[in-house]
Amino acid sequence: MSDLLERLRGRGWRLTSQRRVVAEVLDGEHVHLTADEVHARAVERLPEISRATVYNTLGELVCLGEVLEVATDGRAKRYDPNAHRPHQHLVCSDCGAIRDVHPQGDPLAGLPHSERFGFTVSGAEITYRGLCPGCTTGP
Amino acid sequence: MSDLLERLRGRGWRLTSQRRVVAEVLDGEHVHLTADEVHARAVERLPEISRATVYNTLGELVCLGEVLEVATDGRAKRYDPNAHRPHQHLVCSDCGAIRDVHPQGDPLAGLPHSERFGFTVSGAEITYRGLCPGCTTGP
DNA sequence: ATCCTAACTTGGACTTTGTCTAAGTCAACA
DNA sequence: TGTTGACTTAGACAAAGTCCAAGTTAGGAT
Repeated sequence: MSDLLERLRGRGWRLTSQRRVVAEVLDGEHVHLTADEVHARAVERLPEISRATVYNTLGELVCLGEVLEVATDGRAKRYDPNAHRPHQHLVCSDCGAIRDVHPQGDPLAGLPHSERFGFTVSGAEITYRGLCPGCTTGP
Repeated sequence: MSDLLERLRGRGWRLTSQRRVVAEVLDGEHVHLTADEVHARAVERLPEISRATVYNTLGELVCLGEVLEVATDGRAKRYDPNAHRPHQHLVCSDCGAIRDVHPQGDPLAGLPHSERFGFTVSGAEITYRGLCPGCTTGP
């Protein structure tokens, strides 16, 4: 993702240490962190970084399409750095763990015109739910 | 949904005026209300009902499978009284309006075994996104 | 009909998640 | 190496939801 910083500079971004650190944190993690988790990891590298800056930077990355915002429950949003390869999510109903998955076929194919009610449908998000291997055998 | 109250009594619920009012509000609305919207409508019929009771009752209805909790964005959860007929949601990216839709086929069919990572997958929620007729022509 | 009691409700304090603002700082260009 | 507007900061604020101790009540027992 180090070319992420290049792409951002190409779009006129000022390349601050704070933005660099947020990008590094997202790059290093293959799980989907909440904003507070991103902040906690960012603070380890840049102790004075503020929550507001982390929120701002994440919001900007989402607007630019570099990061996906995932809201699988009513809790904190999670940020998914793997925005360039289309994928869906598999969530453990018990512990909340999230995996990226790649289903076959076009998810829009299942929605006939008669079920679109005049909407211009542009995409679909699928959240598969189940129990992860660790939660299958017991509570 | 008046038999909802019967079902609940069959499960040992105390039938209070507050619970009755919350059930009536959900019954009367075919849109998906937030907890605060449910509270606002409940107050019209029972002015002293508290927010805590509305949250409690909605949570209990969700646990019993009588109502679905829908979290389409990072904002407030919405409550869907149409829990007994399986369906998915079509959300307007602009104004947030939600419609129930009924896609064809089994949503789990698109997820091959190799993409399940040992999870016991039990269901899938699909959120179709697009612009509703009112938002298609401009903001 | 009345009593009793566990279950329910209440208001308010509290938590979590996120947004906003005014003042200070600094990256990048000239 | 100056300048300047974009960026960052701390903290106040807001929205959504949870928790708790104290008060109330539905519904079975009497």
